[in-house]
Amino acid sequence: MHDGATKPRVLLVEDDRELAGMLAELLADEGYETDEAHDGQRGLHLGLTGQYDVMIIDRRLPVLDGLELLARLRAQAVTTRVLVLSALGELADRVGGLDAGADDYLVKPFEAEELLARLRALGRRDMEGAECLPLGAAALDLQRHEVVLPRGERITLSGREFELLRTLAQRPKAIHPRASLRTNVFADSTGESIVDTYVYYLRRKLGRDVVRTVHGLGYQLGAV
Amino acid sequence: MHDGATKPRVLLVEDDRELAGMLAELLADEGYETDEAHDGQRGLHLGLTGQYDVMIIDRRLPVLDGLELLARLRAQAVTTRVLVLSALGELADRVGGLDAGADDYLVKPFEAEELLARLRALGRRDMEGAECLPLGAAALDLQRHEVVLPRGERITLSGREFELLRTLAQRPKAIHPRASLRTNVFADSTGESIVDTYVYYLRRKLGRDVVRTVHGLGYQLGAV
DNA sequence: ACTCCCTCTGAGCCTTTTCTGAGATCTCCG
DNA sequence: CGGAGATCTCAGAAAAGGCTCAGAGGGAGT
Repeated sequence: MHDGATKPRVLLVEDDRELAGMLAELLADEGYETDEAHDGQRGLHLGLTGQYDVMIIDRRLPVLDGLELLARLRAQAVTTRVLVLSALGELADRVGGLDAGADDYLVKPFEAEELLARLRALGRRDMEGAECLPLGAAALDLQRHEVVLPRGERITLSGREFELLRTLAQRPKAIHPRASLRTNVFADSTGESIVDTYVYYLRRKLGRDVVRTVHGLGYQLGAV
Repeated sequence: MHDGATKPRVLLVEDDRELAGMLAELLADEGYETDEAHDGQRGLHLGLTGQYDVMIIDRRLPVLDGLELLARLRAQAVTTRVLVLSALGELADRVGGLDAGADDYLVKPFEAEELLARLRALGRRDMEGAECLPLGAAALDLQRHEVVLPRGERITLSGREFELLRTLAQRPKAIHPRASLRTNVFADSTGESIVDTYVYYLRRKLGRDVVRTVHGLGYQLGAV
């Protein structure tokens, strides 16, 4: 499922191809990766075989009705969160949809912004603790103070090491003068070479290339 | 939290006492056990100290606004699902509420049936797998407060030990700061090292690897 | 009342991190 | 090439953070 490194994946099951296309485009713009299905049977197949962070299912579907699709997914122990879209907005319809296993129910016509907000609310649970800064091929896990190498190996950093590396990674192309690093990361500690020392620690843990020295000017983020 | 043997617990934060009373009655009829708060401050206190399966929070509250209350709860790592009630039904209000950390947003006036259906949808998530939480190769039996080792051997935990381990196991990938564990598990007891002590007890019973220390940040679930 | 277990506190010890400074090494430029 | 200044490397002291444990207090069951 969603692990922070890749885009969150959405399964969109909607028979109105025009609407489906618009939604797919909207979702793509928001950074989701979307798989489309235009009937219930296809939706069931993708839902059972693919890995998704959240599903959007239209209630009215050819071949296999939306609620029937939902019921079959749940019967197969698919616990992915599902948002049901429907033109049927009566109370009984909403209650029926939710009790069929939907996590949210949105009535057409709806505003794009609300759909996105509700998707965020559904997806938040899986995303939490997944924020990362890119670090060349690797990544810096901001929650755990760890560097995640391409193969998945993790190297933990101490507090100061992390602060220094994050500062560099926040503006990867900038050259950071010692003086500003000393001020921002080390609260102007009295020693002159505190920055050098921590650059040395980072290089010892992560390889010589994590930090590039720009002679006379300062340091710059390198590649792991 | 909800463990199947007792009623699901709801925190209701609503300043309109008449509405609050009606809702509490409705919830009681549906088999929920309800705590009421009539202002945000009281809601915050109950939300931080009590154990709830779901919270219903009115958006307009005296002393502490509903969204502010929600933000503070989330800041203290309270992940309980929250349904926000509001007379404000504009698109921007709905989006704002959801992005503030609500799991659902219901506009007043609403039908009781829909509120109940949405509560069921939120509550369903905690019930699922309510018998055991995975713990690496082992499992935590929520009914019996026991850890079940791969071979079937069982180790009984005391109340606090169980609460601590369950809190860690509920979000296995997250890092739990001492402060939030102290608040959520030990009701802010005065001693500084209460969390350390119980981590020590767990490690003594279950092996050093049950809980991983992340220096300077907190603890994380390990593997048994 | 007695026992047993659970809960909590706090003190002492151990580990990791942070910081300093001194010598070795490198880079730039005349 | 050679010197000045910049940078690197590293050991060890100080501080912060974490671990272990003994014992006091309290509640439940006998």
